[in-house]
Amino acid sequence: MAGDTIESVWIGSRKQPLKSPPAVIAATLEGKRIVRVHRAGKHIVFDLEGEVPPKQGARAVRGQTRQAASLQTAQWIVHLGMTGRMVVSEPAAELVKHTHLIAKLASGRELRFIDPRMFGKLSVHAGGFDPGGVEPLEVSEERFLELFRGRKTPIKSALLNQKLLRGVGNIYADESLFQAGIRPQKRAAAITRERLAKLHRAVGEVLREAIALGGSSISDYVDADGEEGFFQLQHRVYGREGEPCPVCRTAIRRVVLSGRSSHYCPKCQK
DNA sequence: ATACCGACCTGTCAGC
DNA sequence: TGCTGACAGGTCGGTA
Repeated sequence: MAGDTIESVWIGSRKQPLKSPPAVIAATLEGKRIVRVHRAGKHIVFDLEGEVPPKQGARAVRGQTRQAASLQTAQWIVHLGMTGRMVVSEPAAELVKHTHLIAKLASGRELRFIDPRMFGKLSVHAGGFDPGGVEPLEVSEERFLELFRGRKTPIKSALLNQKLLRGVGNIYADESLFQAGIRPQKRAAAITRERLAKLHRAVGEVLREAIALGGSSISDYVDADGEEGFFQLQHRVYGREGEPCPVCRTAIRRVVLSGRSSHYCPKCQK
């Protein structure tokens, strides 16, 4: 995407996936060059740059000298929610149901946002978007330990709290806790430093392995090229209730914790 | 401040 | 075949 320019934007009639008004999103994206696409937690971030339009707002202030061709920057933030997909398509590609936004690019390609359940979110920012929390792949062990200090909440809930650690979702929380040998229900504050240090390493290992395999395609997930991931084949506990633990063959259990299914091995995880 | 719980949506699948 | 209910990669706001 980097280097391509958004020429025009079509937005569907459903408003649910939008955090910013559709007209604002369209106006912010159109004519902008995509400088960089990166990720912050679960958010996809498009750094945009464009010329300041010649006529801004309803009225130009009389007598004010306009800056010559200054650059305007903005950020487009995309959160895929549960079933969101951002895919690069040829214009001729079939228009699938639940397509909510199409951005036509100067290269002739299209960037499409598809989301059946509409839990995804699109927004635009002038810049300085703050996703909150720390990156699990960058945080030091010391800072990681601090995140959970004194928290009485179950460790699973703390892992899912995006204000603490950003980017860990239900699958990766369960898989990391299995790898670290910690029960999801265990109170965060009651976990030893050594065990939390192990969790720190486990989160990193699980995420790196998942990323290397292209993510977990359970029903909807595909990457920007429409390719499915394969990490779902490596899930040790997630979605495996009743199946034998890969380590000790004990049946995997499922409990509901703060509204989310949590899977664990009752023997390996204490 | 903190912690559950329903709400937000559509789709799929198991069970009857 | 078709109905119903449970469940699904997430987050938010209300209530206790």
